Amino acid sequence: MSKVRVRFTPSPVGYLHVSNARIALINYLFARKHKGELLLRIEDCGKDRMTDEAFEQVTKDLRWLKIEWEEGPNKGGPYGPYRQSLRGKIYTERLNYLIEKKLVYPCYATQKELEQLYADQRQRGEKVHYDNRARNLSEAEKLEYENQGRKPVWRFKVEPQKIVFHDMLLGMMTFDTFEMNDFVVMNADHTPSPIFAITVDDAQMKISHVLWEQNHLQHIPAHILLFNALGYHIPQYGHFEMMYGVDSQPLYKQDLCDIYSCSHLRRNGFLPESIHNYLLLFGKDTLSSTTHKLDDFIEGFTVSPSTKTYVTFDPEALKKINRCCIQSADLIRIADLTLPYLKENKMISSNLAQGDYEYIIKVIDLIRNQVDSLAEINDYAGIFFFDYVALPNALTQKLSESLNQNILRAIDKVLDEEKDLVEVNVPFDEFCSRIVELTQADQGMIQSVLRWVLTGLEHGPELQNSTNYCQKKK
RNA sequence: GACCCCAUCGUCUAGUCAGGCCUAGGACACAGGGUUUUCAUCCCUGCAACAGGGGUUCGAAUCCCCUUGGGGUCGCCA
Repeated sequence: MSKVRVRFTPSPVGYLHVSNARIALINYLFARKHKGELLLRIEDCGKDRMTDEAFEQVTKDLRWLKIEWEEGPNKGGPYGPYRQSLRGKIYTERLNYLIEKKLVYPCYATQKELEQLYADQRQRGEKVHYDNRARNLSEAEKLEYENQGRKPVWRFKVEPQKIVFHDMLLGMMTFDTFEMNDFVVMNADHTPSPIFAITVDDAQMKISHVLWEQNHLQHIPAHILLFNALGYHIPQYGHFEMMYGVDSQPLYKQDLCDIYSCSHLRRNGFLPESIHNYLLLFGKDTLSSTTHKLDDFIEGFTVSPSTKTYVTFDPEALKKINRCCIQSADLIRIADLTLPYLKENKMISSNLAQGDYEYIIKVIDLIRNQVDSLAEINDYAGIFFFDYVALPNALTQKLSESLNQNILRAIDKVLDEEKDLVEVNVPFDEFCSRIVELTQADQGMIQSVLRWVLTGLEHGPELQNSTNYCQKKK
């Protein structure tokens, strides 16, 4: 087998959602497994150009996911540039080759004329398709159109034939070009059609395997016709399941929805290894029982056959994995990643003394068993950094119930009796037993009441260790 | 509309290509129990599914057909 070279092609919009991340991970692991190369290519041959900002965003997300690539924009490589918008010359040159070989022809039909055609076809219930009307224009007709000032698109002549290829997931695939129309390779504004650009790039960049989502599947016959016409080797294809959101819509169609985006997940305190484990193991028995490092996936990575068309992103499952990852990760790392959240919420100042840092680590160690994400640490951290807490209405109401009132009175009484000792710590369990004596109430109930009063929260970390901060009364 | 694809516990899924190892496995959620003098975490147990209808076969979640439901593709879009 020739050298494995795969590519990841982020969209010009610039943010990575989990579906993109999955494809990027797959390509990365495939490259590593086969000692090959991964390259990054920006597909912005259309009207959307990728801004520097968007590019920064994508590379930031990829690096966060620990995905490294050998060639790409800002990195270079032997087959650049790696941005389609900068490769105009190459496409023109390849187009001229096709023109010489008479494999393409100019079509002068206007948008309006074609829309009419498609509308009629739709009305008759036919497949909407270009009718190859310009295939046999005479030189005189072409000249006349030119004189009218019309700019042509260039279309590829599709001859009737069967196209057969082997897909790494789907197996043998057979297409009949009878179903296809003469597709556009070069637009009137002289930008290449995506199919043409991708084919030329994949060939010229010596891509050996194309691993992407199934929404590209129907275009493969056109790609193969072009590879053949241009005299290139056809790469191996692997079409993965598309990833859907919880609303049963494919993620790649949800431009506006960023709850699936990697940067959103990062900002909300998800760890990259959670994303890895989720995206690479969902549905597997091993998911959430153990957490792997990205490198652990390399050796066992295989592209195995699958006839599924979609998988669904499950935010709840990801949360659960993130919880496991936070609990098993190195404490110092978790603390460092959590500091920005605490700073943002003014729980700590930007300049930390060494003692503060040690205190914070203890606090985070206490809390991290409770949370699904680093951002959630905030929800429990307040009491450790603020002097007073607000009591929500719901809790005030609960406290007003008679049993809880009894407990509160008992707490007050014990506190009064121990007034002198309050500044020194009354041992927590002794404190509790005395209230049990006074109220005959359930231990759990007492601790719940204490928690409410002390923290203003219904749930929280282990209370005993939190009670060094027991000076507050309601 | 035409063409193609898919359908498993409440949810996400394994198993389908190579029919028997499936009285259908896992995770989340839910319920019960246990540990922790505590809510929770953690551990154990339980609940719960092959979309419907026909075939083929000794045997079907698995192969074939129909119905229903979902999705993809069909532009000078990307």
